[in-house]
Amino acid sequence: MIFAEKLEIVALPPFRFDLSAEIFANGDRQIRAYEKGMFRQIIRADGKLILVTVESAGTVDKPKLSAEFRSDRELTQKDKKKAEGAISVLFNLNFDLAPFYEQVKADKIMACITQKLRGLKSSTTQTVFEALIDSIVEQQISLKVANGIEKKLIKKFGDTLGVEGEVYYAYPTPQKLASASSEELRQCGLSVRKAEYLKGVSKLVADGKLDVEKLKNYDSADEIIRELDRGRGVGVWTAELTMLRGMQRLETLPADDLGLRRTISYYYCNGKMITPAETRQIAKGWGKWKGLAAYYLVIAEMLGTEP
DNA sequence: AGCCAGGCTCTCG
DNA sequence: CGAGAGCATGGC
Repeated sequence: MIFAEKLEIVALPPFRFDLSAEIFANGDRQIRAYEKGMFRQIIRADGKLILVTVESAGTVDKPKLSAEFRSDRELTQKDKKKAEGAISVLFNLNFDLAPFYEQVKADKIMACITQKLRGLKSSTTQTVFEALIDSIVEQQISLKVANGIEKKLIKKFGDTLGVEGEVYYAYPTPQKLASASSEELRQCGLSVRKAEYLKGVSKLVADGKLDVEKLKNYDSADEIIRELDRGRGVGVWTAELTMLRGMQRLETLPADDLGLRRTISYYYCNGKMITPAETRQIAKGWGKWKGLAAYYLVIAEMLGTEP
């Protein structure tokens, strides 16, 4: 028996749902997909798994989002509120892009790119934990390889919900990853060492010794990095990526990131590889939205936008 | 074939 | 301390 509910979702314009959702999806229909204008993934609300489907009938300036919830358990009013809030977090729906666009006006390159991608919002994982684990997985290896490993992890350790003949996976809980054997983790394609990192961090979180979700409320970025750094296998780069993708901390600039430096070089320096210091210099004009600006650049490159 | 890929830790001098 | 090795796996 499947319980279904439908409701309208408010989004602060401008918001380009199609592009934002397509980028956030990972192409796996059982995990996080964007197909035929519909975004779909499992979210958790008080232990209940809910399959969420989001679509937009509106425009960039008048987005009209609606969501459908499906679960194998009846959803209370509270569950629905929680799910609604989760969607808002996923897509950064209440985030106001206007001040960012205003800030980068003086930067010709960024002004041009923000115009082309107007309404694009960077997405956030439902939990900080998810962003943290993914960031560890992505250390040093190509994104393609990392993506494959992440999918294997989710399918091996994630809880499932069956809806209309299809099985969907939720992101694994800290408890599940903490109790995974290193052998199982290795089977997902992780190195011996990274498997240890994942287990160690998951155990810290599962045991309540490191409340990563709470870090969202911290004011100081340095303090967040210090806290995350307590986990073995977590350095500045990993912490910064976690902040960007899991905490909506869009001021974060991962200046050491190889891929990002390449992208900035492409748009700002004719492809001549820049140093982290030069990266910070160029990012000065992006104000409080350095990470968001970097995101725009990466997406622009992905879409084949010329410098 | 071999080297590198959106890092991090450990070891050694 | 700073430098260097080692890591899994896919793509070039």
